[in-house]
Amino acid sequence: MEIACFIEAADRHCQQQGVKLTALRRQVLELVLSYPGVVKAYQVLADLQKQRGIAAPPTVYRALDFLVAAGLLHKVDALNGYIVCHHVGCSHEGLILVCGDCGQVEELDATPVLDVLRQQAGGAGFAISQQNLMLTGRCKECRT
Amino acid sequence: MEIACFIEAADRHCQQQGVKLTALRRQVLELVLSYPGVVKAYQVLADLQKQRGIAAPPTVYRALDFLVAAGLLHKVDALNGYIVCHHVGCSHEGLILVCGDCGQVEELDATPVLDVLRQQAGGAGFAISQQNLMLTGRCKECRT
DNA sequence: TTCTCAAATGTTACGGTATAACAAAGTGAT
DNA sequence: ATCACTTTGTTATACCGTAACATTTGAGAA
Repeated sequence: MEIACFIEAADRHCQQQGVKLTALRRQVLELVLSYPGVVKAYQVLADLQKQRGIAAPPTVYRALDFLVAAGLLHKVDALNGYIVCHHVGCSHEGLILVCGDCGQVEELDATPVLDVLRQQAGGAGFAISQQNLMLTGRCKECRT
Repeated sequence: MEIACFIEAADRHCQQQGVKLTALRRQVLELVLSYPGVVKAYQVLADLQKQRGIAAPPTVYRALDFLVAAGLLHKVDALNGYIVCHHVGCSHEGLILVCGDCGQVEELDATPVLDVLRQQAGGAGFAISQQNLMLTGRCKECRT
């Protein structure tokens, strides 16, 4: 059970940061983890409703926001979705590749390329903040 | 009047591509141009309604989609907004810097960095599609 | 010209995404 | 126990985007 392992790591991660991974937040995290790729807020909401009877949008959005802020999830703006961060505790700027066909996600280290970007942007007087790079394309399987 | 000049260039660009910059599309483009930075679809819709009395969402979304497809606008997913492309006719993958404070946008050439990204992603079997890079940070003025 | 077809636009209605605002319940410190 | 604070519940609503079908427009063929 890989999920349990991730949750444990997430727990430690939150403790280190001095924030609380409450029961609700843990539950939402588990739901996101149960999907192989990108998940939408309202899917999570539906799952949550199955598990606890009722739940409203703010409940799930707040939990998702927390998890993103804690670095446990990433938001995929282009798809209005969320994915699990596979580099919790690591360097922590991700290069996130989303397959437009199957929705699968791959996450690489973005530090080298962000260094280059920071330099290029700096030339224009622009200071890039900490963030992930999100790119779409086609994965190995879908490319065949 | 810089707008007129841009519209002219856009016109030529569309003719070259064999697509039509109709009156409506031109009007929408002008409205987007009238803003300094990111514009939202419903802002454009409101402006359009002021100018021609009535207009419904599909009208403006279709025009915006066309303009994005034609390479005259970029969509800023993170903000649900649109910006003018300042590199019409150029290489044409943009590195778009959005200032989180003032909303101003700067657009650089993304080809060099995307080359690097394509190589890195290729190592993971991932084929990145044509697209823009969108980064947030703080611009020169807001940094002082 | 007139017809025809395809592209563009108009119109209605709806579904998906997200947040404001306030109430209630939990948590921890003194 | 009570106070301050964080988290969660609840209601309502605002914002974003598109499906589906009707109508108009324009370019080319008969």
